[in-house]
Amino acid sequence: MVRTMGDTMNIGRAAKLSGVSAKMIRHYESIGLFPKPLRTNSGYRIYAMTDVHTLKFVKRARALGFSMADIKKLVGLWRSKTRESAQVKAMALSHIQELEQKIQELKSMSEALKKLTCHCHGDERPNCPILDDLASE
Amino acid sequence: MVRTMGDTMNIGRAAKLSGVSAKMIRHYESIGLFPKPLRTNSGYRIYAMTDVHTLKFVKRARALGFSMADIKKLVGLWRSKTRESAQVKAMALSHIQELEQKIQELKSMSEALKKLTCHCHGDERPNCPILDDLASE
DNA sequence: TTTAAAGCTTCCCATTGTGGGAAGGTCAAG
DNA sequence: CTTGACCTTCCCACAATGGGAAGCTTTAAA
Repeated sequence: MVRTMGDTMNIGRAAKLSGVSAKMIRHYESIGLFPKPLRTNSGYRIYAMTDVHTLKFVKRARALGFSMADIKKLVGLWRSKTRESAQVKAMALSHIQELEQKIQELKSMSEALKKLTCHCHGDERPNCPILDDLASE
Repeated sequence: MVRTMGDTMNIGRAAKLSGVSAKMIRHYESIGLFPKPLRTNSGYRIYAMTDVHTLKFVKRARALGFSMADIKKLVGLWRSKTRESAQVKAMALSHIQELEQKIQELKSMSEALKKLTCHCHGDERPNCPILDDLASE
């Protein structure tokens, strides 16, 4: 292996340090979210700690439910010196909206199901208000 | 076209009556959720009103967030004369659990984001607590 | 009757984000 | 030098839906 300067590492180590699987790191690279890293002579990807930081950033953004497309933009803003925090805030607010909407949808489903289940005896007999409702109208 | 008895229809009409797209009807058939229908001599699928009812059933179950796998079981239970309503109720309760869990996850995301956004000025300056948080640690 | 539009068929591809696995090259330790 | 762990690329899968192409059938109008 080619000796590289400083604290560089291969994909497995970067994965361990960042908490992002090697599979995903390659995927992020393939969709252009992550820059193509240098390679050793034998073709192994080489990463530095800055890459690990970026991967952690991505991971955190994922944990907040941001889409890949949004994360691509966020990484760009993060790196940008001339960014305006208003842009980031706008993305965050818009994402909160999406989350709230999704929550409402799921709540509606849950509420509807709760109503149905409390009317269902849930015994050995075939009669079932849940199925009746699904089949109704 | 072969004259078929009674009120039979082709896939387009079944789609319109059930509210399930023709694309999806074929898909449901391909994954075994829906029985393979009879065909005309020229290969067109033939449906009856009972199929439309089943499709509506599926559509309603989807609207409640049930997975295809669950719906397959629900349709089976619906058709079964010997079903026990307890089985249906158990599926419903389990699904409610999943929904509630998902809701909690989304709520956590939303709450976390709300906290971050209210600390972000959102102006023309680059300083941004949201990005800082994503990059932290 | 002929023709054009609308509808049907199958097959393939894309989405989102993640994982599994195969086939084959590389590196490190015994 | 072998073995095992690691890397590479490439393909497939999930769930549910939609888009579209190529080609055949039915229907409605001219």
